[in-house]
Amino acid sequence: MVVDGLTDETVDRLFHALADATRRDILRRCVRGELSVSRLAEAYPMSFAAVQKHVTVLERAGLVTKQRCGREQLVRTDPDAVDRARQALDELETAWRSRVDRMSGLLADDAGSDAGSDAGTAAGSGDDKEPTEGQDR
Amino acid sequence: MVVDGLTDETVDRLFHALADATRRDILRRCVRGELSVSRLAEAYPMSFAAVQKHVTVLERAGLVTKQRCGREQLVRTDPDAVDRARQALDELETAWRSRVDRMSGLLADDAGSDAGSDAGTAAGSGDDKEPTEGQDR
DNA sequence: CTAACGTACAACCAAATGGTTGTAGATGGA
DNA sequence: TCCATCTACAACCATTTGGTTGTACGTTAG
Repeated sequence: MVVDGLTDETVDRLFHALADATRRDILRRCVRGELSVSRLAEAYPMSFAAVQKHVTVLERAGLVTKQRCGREQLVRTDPDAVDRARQALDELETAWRSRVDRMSGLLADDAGSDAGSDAGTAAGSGDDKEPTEGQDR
Repeated sequence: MVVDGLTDETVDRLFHALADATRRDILRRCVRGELSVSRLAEAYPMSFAAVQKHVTVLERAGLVTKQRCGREQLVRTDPDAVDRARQALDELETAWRSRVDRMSGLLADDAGSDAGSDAGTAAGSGDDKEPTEGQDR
């Protein structure tokens, strides 16, 4: 399932980090990268440590970076990270688009070229399920 | 923070559902909507009940729908759902783009003045910060 | 009718999450 | 120097998650 260099784990961390309103809000705030963690923490009804943990989650997902500045740690959102998330969505869409295309190819059964030669695929007809990437029982 | 009719909870569920490799795989498989839950379950190294739970998570996130067909329950991915996820990402990006724009507006305005003073604008004058709307969880 | 299949759901468990408090190490300012 | 601030991290707790098994129920095939 690795397509764009985005491993499953990477995508897991990405979406998991995005699946929390507080963290999304942190992302919105930190584009200009001038907020320290404690400054950030003032904005939320939770402890400093809690916000620190959220930042860590975002950091491990590659969504923000921290830059030491004196005794402060400035948090900055990485704009490319959102593109990576978008990439993951595109990958999903592409994956099933290809499935649909394969399907309509069978349905159309067009006179064109070697369409008939994939009889092997057609013979399987109902069976488009590969044995699940490696998973076995 | 509700912009496109996408509430925080909706986005939470969306991204949370996407933050699992098994669930993403289910999404890829179910575009054609011809797989029953048990058929699906055969593909994964886990129990039927576990897969059922994954499908439920996807369903509550609006990523798939189930359609009863005899004694089977056919699972179908909703292609629009991915657009909704994309929308959420766009919303994020737009949010901070507007921040950056506001910023460059300031810069353009008075090129000579201290760029550092607006640190106070961002954090200090913080009507900008709602105390984290929603706080679901 | 009966047996097999597909589903739903409850109860249970280990591990991860999201939060808390407390402690300790750097850093900067008086 | 001393003190306040910012950060890091550990320990702890309640809840959620992701998995299991078991049971019950509707539907289809024989």
